[in-house]
Amino acid sequence: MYTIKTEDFNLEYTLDCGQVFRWDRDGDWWTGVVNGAVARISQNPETGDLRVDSSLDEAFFHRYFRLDDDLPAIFRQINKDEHMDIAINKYRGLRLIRQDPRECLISYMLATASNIPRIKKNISMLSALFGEEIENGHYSFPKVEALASATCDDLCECKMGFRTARIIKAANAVANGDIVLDELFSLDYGEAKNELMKLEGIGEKVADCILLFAFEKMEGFPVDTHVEKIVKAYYGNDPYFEGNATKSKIGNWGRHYFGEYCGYAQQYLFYQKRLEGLI
DNA sequence: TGCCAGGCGAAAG
DNA sequence: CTTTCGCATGGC
Repeated sequence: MYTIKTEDFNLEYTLDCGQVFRWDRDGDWWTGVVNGAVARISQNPETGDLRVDSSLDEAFFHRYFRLDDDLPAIFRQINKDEHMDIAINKYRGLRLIRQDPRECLISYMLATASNIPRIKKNISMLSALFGEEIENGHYSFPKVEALASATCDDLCECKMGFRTARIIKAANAVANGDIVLDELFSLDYGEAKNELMKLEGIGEKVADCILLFAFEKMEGFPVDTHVEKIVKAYYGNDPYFEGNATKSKIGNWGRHYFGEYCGYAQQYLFYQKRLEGLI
């Protein structure tokens, strides 16, 4: 057990906002499986200090929770209007998380046309069946090799529906080197997005999630059904849309309007919509 | 019960 | 180019 000092970090918002699917809260403590290890974390609401019980060290969580991001500087860039001002003040401390690329890829392919409780259940089942048991009842996220050698029948217990075949194909593409994920880090946003979208089951939205959450592409602006509704409600009259705010236009608008850190803006809007609906 | 879900891709207009 | 549908299943 050890302590991590933090500033401008809110554990609850960061783990609850819907970007990660393997953390659960029990009272003051969050328990999750990350990087093949179990971790338990709580936050002192007065000081912001984290208490951490895990074999993973402080450096790992510093990187995982993006404590290197200068949040006030990011806020100054994305705080373009009263909507964002309200969201970032209310949910201040929500940080993006640096996810494992392979886990993020599979998780967001699985998230298409689903909902967060169901996604969490699917991933939990997938890990129990194809991951490794770390502690009693806690399983690591499956390696792509384990998913690549599975069949649709093997995966039927996970109830992933039409997503099952796509995930097996993508796992094969990663496992046999048809796509080399680590190379995406050195590509720019547009190039990396094109590479991801070559995989069946990855369109603009899923690609943006993966790029934002796992590949350091902060200009990812995922436009799902919630963000589409928010932007139409708050910003639909912006002349940029010429009266027709399609999903693809909304993504480009978000990058243009919020700038370099639009991915942070998207996540604050998304979380606010989930908790409060349209205001 | 029926609608919709952190969508995508093929088909049709 | 834009719009419409089917997909497989469960949460609400």
